[in-house]
Formats: sequence, structure tokens, C-alpha cells
Amino acid sequence: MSTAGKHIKPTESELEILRILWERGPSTVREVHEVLEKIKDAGYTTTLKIMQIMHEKGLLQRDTSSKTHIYAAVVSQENTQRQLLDKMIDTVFNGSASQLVLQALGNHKSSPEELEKIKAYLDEIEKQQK
Amino acid sequence: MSTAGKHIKPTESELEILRILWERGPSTVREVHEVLEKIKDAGYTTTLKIMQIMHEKGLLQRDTSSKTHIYAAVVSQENTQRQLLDKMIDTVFNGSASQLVLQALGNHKSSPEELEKIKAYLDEIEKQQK
DNA sequence: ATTTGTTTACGAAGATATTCGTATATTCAT
DNA sequence: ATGAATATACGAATATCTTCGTAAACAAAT
Repeated sequence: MSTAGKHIKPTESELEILRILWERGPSTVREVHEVLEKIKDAGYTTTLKIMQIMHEKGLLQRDTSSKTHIYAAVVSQENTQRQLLDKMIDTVFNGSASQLVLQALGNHKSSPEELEKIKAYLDEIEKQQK
Repeated sequence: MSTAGKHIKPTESELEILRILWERGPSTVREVHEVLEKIKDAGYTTTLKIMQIMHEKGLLQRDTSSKTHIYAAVVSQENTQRQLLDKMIDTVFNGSASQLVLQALGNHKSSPEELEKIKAYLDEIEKQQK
């Protein structure tokens, strides 16, 4: 099964670490922890432990060739986003993606450029459906 | 603090029950359980327990005037949707609502009517921004 | 009134997530 | 080589969620 097909369910803590790894690319525990500390207070071994567990679960891969291991996300940000979004649409928005879209647009200021991008995308979808 | 301001975090099981209560309105444990059974196998006392806990947490209110208690959601569906969506935008989509919107539109077939509705809504937003 | 069925209350077991102390191993500077 | 700093490994405590068995309260039927 490819990465795209995996159905993953990172916990809150795991998601925080994934975000850092997506942002930074492959990193050591220390590097991840230093970023994490800024938004959360946790001990170093806590971060280490979670990353080890994530590795066991297959969420992270690690390079142990040097003493200081280097971890990297196995799952892509996009796939994770899609999975979590799909689940939210299903369980929170009764399966209606457009209901979610309307909520999202209503409660967040989007720039005119972003709105245009969305409209252009809608046009594209409509064309394809014809 | 009003209902709108509460920051709630229902668990998976709690969300399932909330959905049923939003759909049905105030209901007994038995009524909720019978719906729940269709999508999940769980014992009656399990459903009861979760609803009792939800009541303790303030997620549900209950009417104990008759022997068979009647439970109702304290939080509205819309507020819950907004809260969970906000959190997802923040933690999964790096704060970009439009990024989420594009994902949602891309991965779900929406009907032409729904797409039109979204476009109309976008037009409205743009007008307001002028 | 006794039985039968339904409901709530209580408590505890099992599962998972989170946290961290401590031990062990490794590296590096002296 | 010895000591200081840093890394990993391990295990356990704590918290939360989920599940359900059992008991007690209550209601309805016979």
C-alpha cells in the first residue's frame, strides 16, 4: 500500500511534531524539541518518546546511521490534510463538503486573491463536469 | 459565557451522540442508543455512561423530572462545527482557510447547485470587502 | 405482592495517550 | 583515560476514553 492509501490518525501531540517535520524537513529530536518548546512546555524525553512511538507506528522514518538519529515524516502533509478533512466532513458536516466550505469561508477573512483562486477553481470543476 | 463562546472538545463517541441529538432533538438514552446501534455495536450501559459523562462535562443537559431522563445537546451543531473547523484550519492547514477550501472542493464531488451556491457566496463576500 | 422488564448509578477493567525519571551508551574535550 | 555533555532506551506513573458487569430503583403486568 502506498503512502497515499494509508489511513492514519495522528494524535494531537503527534500532529504537532508532524507539522514541525513538514516545515523543517528531516530533523533530530533536539531540533524538533526546540521548536516544540516554544509553543508547549514538555521535557526533552517526552518529545523523544513520542517520536519513537511515531516511528513504531510508521508515521516517521529514521536514519540511525549516526548516533544522533534523524527523523522524517513518512506521511505527506497533503495526504494527512485530505484524510483528516475527509473525516471531518463525514463526522461533523454530515458528508457535505460544501457545507464545510461555506462555514470556512464565512468565518475567516480570506484575501481577494485567495477568493479569486477559489472561484477560478470552481470554474474549472464545473467545466470538467460538463 | 454564552454557548457560542464555550470551547468544547467532544471525543469521537461524544460527537456521534451529539449528531444524533442534533438530528432528533431531546431524546432518551434508549432512543439515542437505538440509532447508535445501527452504526456501531455497543451496549446500552455504554451509551448511558457516555451520555452521563457528557452531562457532567456540560455538553448535554437533562430533564430528570420523569424517571426516564431526557437529554438534549447544550452546544449547537453550528457552533461545534465552527469550533472544530477553526481548530483544524489552525492545526492542520497552517491557518489558511482557503487552503482547506481548495482541498475540500478538490476531493469531493459537489453538485452543480452546491458549486453555484458557493460561488454566489464568494461574490457576496467580495462585495462586502469593497 | 411477586415477577418481569426498564432505567439509572456505580465502579472497575482495558485501551490509548502523555509525561518523565533513570539507566545506559556515545561523543568530545581535556 | 577520565569527566562532562548529549543521545537513546526503558519502564512506569498519570490521565483520558471506552466499555461493560452488577446492583439498586422504579414501573408495569400478572
